[in-house]
Amino acid sequence: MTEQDRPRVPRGQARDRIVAAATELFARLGYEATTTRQIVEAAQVTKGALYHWFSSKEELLTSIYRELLAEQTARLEAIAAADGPADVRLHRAVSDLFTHMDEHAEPLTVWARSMHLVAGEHAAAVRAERRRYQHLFQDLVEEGQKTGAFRPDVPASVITNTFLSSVVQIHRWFRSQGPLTRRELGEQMVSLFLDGVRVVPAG
Amino acid sequence: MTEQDRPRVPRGQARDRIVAAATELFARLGYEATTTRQIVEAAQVTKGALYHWFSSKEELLTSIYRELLAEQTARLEAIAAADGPADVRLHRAVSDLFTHMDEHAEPLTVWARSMHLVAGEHAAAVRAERRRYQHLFQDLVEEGQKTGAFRPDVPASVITNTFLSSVVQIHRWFRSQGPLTRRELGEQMVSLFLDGVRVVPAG
DNA sequence: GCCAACATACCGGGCGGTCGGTTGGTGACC
DNA sequence: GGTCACCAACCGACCGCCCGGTATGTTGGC
Repeated sequence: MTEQDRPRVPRGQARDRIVAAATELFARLGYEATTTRQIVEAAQVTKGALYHWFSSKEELLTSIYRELLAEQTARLEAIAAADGPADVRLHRAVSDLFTHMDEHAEPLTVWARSMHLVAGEHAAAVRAERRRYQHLFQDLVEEGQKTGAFRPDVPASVITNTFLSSVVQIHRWFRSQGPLTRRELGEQMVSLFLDGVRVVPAG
Repeated sequence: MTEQDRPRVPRGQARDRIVAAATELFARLGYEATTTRQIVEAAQVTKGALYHWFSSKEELLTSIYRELLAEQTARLEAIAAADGPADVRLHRAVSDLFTHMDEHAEPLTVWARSMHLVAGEHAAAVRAERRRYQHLFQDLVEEGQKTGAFRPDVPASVITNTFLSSVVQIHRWFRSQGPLTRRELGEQMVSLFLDGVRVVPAG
């Protein structure tokens, strides 16, 4: 009827709004429990816009992963390629990871909760990127083992997986309203990771 | 036609078969991606049996959790209440946890993947039990901190959550066909947890 | 005027859940 | 020790809803 029957979203914003809304909903409700209708409603667009930019709901999920992973991998790559001893670079990488998490808590939650649902052709690409990230991290650990900074009796893969697992799960218990900031928590977890909880190491 | 048109499942086995089939399917495909039809087909019963024993698909999921949690909590309770220094009991508790995981890898996978989907009235009960388990563990850590066995500069809640997170995530990367047994992995993770990865602790 | 960039109405399928019916073990009773 | 009523335990056809996805129309900037 009138020119502002409803406040329309300006052209060119639809894709970003869809990704933002989907990220928030996936993080809060989980991928499977979120419907495409909820997404377009939250983004204040229509299904036409969603399926104009994404070929399926799964591709929308995948694109959230890839964006996050690409950024994380690039950061880790830069730090790993820098100069200095391996343990220092590892410490720097972990600190940076927590900084990054501070800014991208939601997509990380999506990742942690729904990663295993990506299947088919999408899965291969995502898993490849994920392995690339994991290997960058693991290489740093191995380098630290070779130079004598880290203990050699536990495989680097076990060390890497153990640490990254505890990081990925932070969203399940950490509340930003709590006494700690995510950055402070990061420092404590790095310290735990490096030195453990025991005061006097067993001789 | 004949008396064995199809091999019927004997009476009284239906509930167990449903739980077993649901556990396997939930662990492999995820809760949301598993349909009630797949469950009853795998269990070789019908939907009548499923909804005779469970009021909903969600209650079936919840019952898997509660069974697992109840057993784990009972084990931890027994170990925590025993004699001996806190750090020894903690070590014992963790070793026992890995032994238990060895026997119940599937329901633990279900737990790790689909815990966040439990909502409504079911959620309260499950979360309460989960908190009870967590507190038992955390109390051991705090006791160790008071007796001087564990470092006091990191909150016991952070220590507990960090460690339990890495344990819960094991199913994502550990393959029982690999070089390590789950028991051996457990020992390595306990060692990492206690002493960290650094060879020479910072002065 | 033409093609992205959307909007809107619509669809087939499969999902969780239901409901009236059947079966078989169990115990009370003679 | 036969039989018979009874009620869990279980069967299976069925339902309505809502989901992901589509087909066609509309708009606006270059």
